[in-house]
Amino acid sequence: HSHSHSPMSTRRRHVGNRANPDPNCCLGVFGLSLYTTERDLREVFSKYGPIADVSIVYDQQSRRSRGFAFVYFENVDDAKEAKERANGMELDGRRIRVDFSITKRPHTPTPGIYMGRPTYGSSRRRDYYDRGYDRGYDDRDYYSRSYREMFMTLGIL
DNA sequence: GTTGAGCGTT
Repeated sequence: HSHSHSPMSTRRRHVGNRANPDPNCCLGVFGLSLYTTERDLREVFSKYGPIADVSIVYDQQSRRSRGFAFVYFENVDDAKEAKERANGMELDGRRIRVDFSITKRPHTPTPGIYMGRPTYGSSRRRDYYDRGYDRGYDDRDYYSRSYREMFMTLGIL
């Protein structure tokens, strides 16, 4: 058995990939009509359970919808239900695709920054970007590698 | 109200 892939050998925390997203409260909705609003989505998806939030992704310059959105349920079970039932449904003339989101949130750009070396062993440093939201995805890798560049890009450094 | 695959930095 030359290439047995043992589950124990992998360090990486399991996260869903593009093809098989893990069940999760956040649903990605794709293929939307440009005229579908967050209110519309809320109306449709609230049939399956309480919604925490809905956000359509807009193009930065044109301000138009990019045709996809994220719907946050309060319960995973409702999210599962909604994913099953709403996937492939027609909305404003378009067939929409619904899946569990693989990402959680847009990146929160600027916390109060620590200029020092990123020390991920110490749990203190994490409060800057820890507050508030559901992290969960691969935030550790994300931040550890590139946050200095990110801030430079933003002109903070 | 053009186009259509897409996982996001209001």
